[in-house]
Amino acid sequence: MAAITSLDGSGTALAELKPQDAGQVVHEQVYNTLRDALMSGQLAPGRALSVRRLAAEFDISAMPAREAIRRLVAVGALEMTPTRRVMIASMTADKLAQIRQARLALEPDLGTAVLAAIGDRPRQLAKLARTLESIDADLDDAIRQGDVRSYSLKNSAFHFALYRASKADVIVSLVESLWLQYGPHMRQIIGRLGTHCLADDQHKEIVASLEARDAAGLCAAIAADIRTGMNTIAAAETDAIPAT
Amino acid sequence: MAAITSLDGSGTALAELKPQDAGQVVHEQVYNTLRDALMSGQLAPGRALSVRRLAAEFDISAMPAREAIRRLVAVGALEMTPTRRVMIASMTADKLAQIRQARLALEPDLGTAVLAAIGDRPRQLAKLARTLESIDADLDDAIRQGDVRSYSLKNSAFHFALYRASKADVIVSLVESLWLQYGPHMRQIIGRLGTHCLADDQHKEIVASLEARDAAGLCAAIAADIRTGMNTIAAAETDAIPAT
DNA sequence: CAGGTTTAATTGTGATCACAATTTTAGGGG
DNA sequence: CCCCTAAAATTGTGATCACAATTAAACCTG
Repeated sequence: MAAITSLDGSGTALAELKPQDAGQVVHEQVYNTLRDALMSGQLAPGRALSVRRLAAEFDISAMPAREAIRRLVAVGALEMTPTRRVMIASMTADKLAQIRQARLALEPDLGTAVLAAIGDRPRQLAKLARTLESIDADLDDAIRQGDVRSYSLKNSAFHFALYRASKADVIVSLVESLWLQYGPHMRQIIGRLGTHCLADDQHKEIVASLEARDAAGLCAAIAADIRTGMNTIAAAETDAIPAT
Repeated sequence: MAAITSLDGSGTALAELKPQDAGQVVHEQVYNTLRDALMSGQLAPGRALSVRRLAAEFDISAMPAREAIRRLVAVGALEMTPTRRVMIASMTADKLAQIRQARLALEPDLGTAVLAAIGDRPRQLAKLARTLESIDADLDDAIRQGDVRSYSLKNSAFHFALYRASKADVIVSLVESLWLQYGPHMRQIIGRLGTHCLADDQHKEIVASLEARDAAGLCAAIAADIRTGMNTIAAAETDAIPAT
């Protein structure tokens, strides 16, 4: 299966997007590829997607493209116009406020769930902490180099590596839906403000609280990370965005 | 389009399920019909769904059935086995705890959002209160008559009439996903315990707090309603359920 | 009558086609 | 140069078919 080449407005890159095809059917590969692209902001808000164009991009038939699009619409990652045209959802201040509220309601508690799921297993906790530190190091590199795409990928990787350790799949799925909804918009904002505006995250505090088994501290650190990040995004005016 | 006739184990009723076909395409009608059936517990956990059987039930081709099923899987209402067979998700204690936690994290705040959305419009508030009272009256009737299906329908109608008044679509969608996930299980529990076990809901307090514009009281009432309802469901042992 | 093996039916997935509707592009008139 | 109309291209939806894999049934053997 090929990859996305010209779905983004700039026509640049994105071709190196390679799905992990292990035992997955075609429509799942398409879904995962698009999900990652949305999560990392590779697709700009307002951009239209069509079944046939997507199928041509991936060099597949229309069926798998249809199923992938349908799934992404169902989780709110893509928007459907009244005339059933599908596009990357554009952001509104109200929607962003809802996403912020829902994230604050769900994600901090996942920290508590992680500590509960790990329980009294120092090895497992240490391994998770090292994984997070490794991702965070890459993330800092991305910030230094101004690599917006790498930043987005590593930031979501950091949070979901933590969240998935909670084994709370139902809640993690809800959170993933939220991230997919604001991913494209976040990318646009960072693209304008630069990655340095997001340099002061709370990831170090998150890892420290995790290692100390400090549930309250972990919740607070996650909440603070959400607040600083979402505030940065919300503060940026939502104007002057070329619709392409 | 026909309706579901034999998807439930008993082979009874369910035929009167009539979708509101206004300007909707076929796969949307199928989706809405299945969604309502799941929300009201017409489909038992563990029951298998197949594209062709569903298509035959509705007297349509496989395509709309596929799309509806795909959508429901995406929102967690249906479960996909490793071999890609689709079935009504069965409940576990852990999943129920997650749903309870997520509901408590999201739904009470919607009460605050409703009051904020209505603002200073007494007419609109009074109209909503009357709508809720009307639904709640039907709900009490259903409880008295032991009509489990009507109870489920009216209970969800009550909550979502309230929630949708908040205009917080993003969050309401998350909540809908949660309800769809425990709907079938709730129905089973009530079917065994009887509707009277759910007679002490907090709906009267919800309406009263709404009319008094008491945001804190509204949040508390919603949270209490969730707690009592979910506790009743969680308290019932999850055993001795005929798989078919 | 029980257990395992083979056969038959069912199923998910992907491909392709037709059709009506929408969108985009041309074209023409002011 | 702009706006409105008409033609062409694109699009979502639904239907149908083929194929491999899984599931259910039948069967036989002991």
